[in-house]
Amino acid sequence: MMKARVIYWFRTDLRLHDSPALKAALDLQPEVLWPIFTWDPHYVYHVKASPNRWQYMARLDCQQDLSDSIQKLNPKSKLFVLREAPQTLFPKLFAAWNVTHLVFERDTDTYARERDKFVTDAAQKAGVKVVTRYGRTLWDSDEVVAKNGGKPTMSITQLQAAGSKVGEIPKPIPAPQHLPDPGEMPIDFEQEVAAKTVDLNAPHRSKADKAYKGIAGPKGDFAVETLEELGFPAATTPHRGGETLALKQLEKIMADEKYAATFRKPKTSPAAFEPQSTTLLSPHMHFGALSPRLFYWRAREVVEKYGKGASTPPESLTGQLLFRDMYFAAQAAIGSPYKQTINNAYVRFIPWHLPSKYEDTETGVSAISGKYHIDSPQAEKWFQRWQAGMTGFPFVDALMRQLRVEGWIHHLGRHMVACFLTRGGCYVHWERGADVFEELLIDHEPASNAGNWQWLSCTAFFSQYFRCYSPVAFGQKWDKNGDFIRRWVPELEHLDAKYIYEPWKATQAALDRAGVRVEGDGLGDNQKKGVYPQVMFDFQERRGICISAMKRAFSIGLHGNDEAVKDGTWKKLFEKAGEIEMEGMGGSDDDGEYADDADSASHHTSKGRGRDGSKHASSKRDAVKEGPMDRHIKKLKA
DNA sequence: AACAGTGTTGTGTGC
DNA sequence: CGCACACAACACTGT
Repeated sequence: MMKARVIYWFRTDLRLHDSPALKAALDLQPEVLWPIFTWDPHYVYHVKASPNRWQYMARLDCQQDLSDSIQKLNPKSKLFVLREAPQTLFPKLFAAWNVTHLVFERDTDTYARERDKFVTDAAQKAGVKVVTRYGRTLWDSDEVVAKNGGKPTMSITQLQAAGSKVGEIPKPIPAPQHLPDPGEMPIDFEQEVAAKTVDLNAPHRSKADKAYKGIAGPKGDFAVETLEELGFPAATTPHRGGETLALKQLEKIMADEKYAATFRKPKTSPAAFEPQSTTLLSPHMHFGALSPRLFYWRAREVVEKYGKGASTPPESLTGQLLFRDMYFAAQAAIGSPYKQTINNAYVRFIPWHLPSKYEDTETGVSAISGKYHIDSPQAEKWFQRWQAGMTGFPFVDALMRQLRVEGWIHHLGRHMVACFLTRGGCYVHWERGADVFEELLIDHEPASNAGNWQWLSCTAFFSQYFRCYSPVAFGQKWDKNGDFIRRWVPELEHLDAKYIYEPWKATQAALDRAGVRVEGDGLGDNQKKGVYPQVMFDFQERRGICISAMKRAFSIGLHGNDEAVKDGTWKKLFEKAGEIEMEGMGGSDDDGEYADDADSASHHTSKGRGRDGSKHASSKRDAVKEGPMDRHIKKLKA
């Protein structure tokens, strides 16, 4: 029998430790093994991501570290980066390299599943055997769903019950000691360059994108690409990636046995910044530099050794991993509607401001990334100020500025700003917030992001909307002196602790002493040195309005898949009930119509950045088909 | 079947 | 400072 000639395809498992798929590849006892990474246009152009996140995926971090680790095991090998979409590349590669097996770790999101099915079909046609394993979550999400009666896991108890039926969480697999040589790598075929008609990342690029310059890269050596090649400026985050760093960080956490064994998430401070109060391991798990199972079993070891007094799920470290599995399994069961309201039976319908635009796709009506209706100029302004960190609420602004610069904020900080944008302040759609987090978070994980936004907005997973975070009191609970605010909102650095969470109450003398003026809205030309924006609304008043609006929406009880939501007749139900705070009710300067806002909406993430994305955005806009929601919007106009 | 208990992570007041 | 409680009151779980 012919010896195995194996491509190992690294994707979101950028590691050597605890990789079930890599073990499966080596179990084939290959004659040659090519460790490769394909540069997928879907992630380069269609998924919006700040340079902070690109840095994690690019040269200096996960891929480069993995490549170095491979080279240590076999100097002839490394991570070979091929610059072409896997769908078009693999059929050519299978023939050119005389491949017998393709091995990879399965991924769960909708795009990845479609892509992998396409590649698997192509492999079968070419007579290449496909071997896959799964190691992205504690348990296989599809098995969890099956044990949960085919339904999404909507609570941590459901996840725990279903998980225990699946069986024991697999123990980590040691990293390989040796890797086979790679085979010859002739590239005697044409490169299919990706169309760049939709480049959601264009606004970030300071130079032309050269990511696709030849399949083997500009030097022809399959080197890991660089931020420069992608045209991105240097990232601003201090957080770095790669398996070596991830394992070091894991061991640092576990070396402090008391911290690891008694960890209680709700007791950790969102205002701690030197050092942060949580583990910072989430980005490593997102890129697969750290296996969640390895993390889980290390945490279990420490807890068992610690004995009495250790914390337990869901508050403990292992509990955090269980929540991650809960969101993954919910996503696995619900499929593509998981990330949106429309067509999602498990998400409550609330008529928030700034609702998404929709398009018809093969899988049904779906939200268009980053596109939304400006039903209320007031809400749009609040949203712009929220994402710019210019709300006039210092704790909210500190968090949003930390998010923009570092790509990471504490979990409870995310709660604060998410509650504030949605049910506890602005009454803006959670999908707007999820879009911003998707772009800015270095640890952005689609399942966790959508799930947590649903949780905080009380549309799924959680429902106690009367528990509302105060932008003043919540921060004070952790940080009386406001050191966190002083770090991220330097305008207020010298303000008395008495006023630091609510500068609108400060006396003129206190403001003068601090050398700060409080005026304007902080947007555009209003950004001035030594000036902090005026507070954008009375929080207590907004809190009351939001809670009563939530109460009404809950009593009406619609969900994303209800006909009244799809055909627009929900509006009558809310009007009949006398609801005022809702989509289409735009405040004082609203003309009662939906603006044609495609251009303004497409720029919603750029604060003081170039506005060069419009030509890309417009082609996307032109491609958008009319969906049911657009029809209902037109009905409203008439 | 009706109901009590619980749910990782709220706030404000009063002792 | 820590704690209990009211606030107003949802969804799921188990009996």
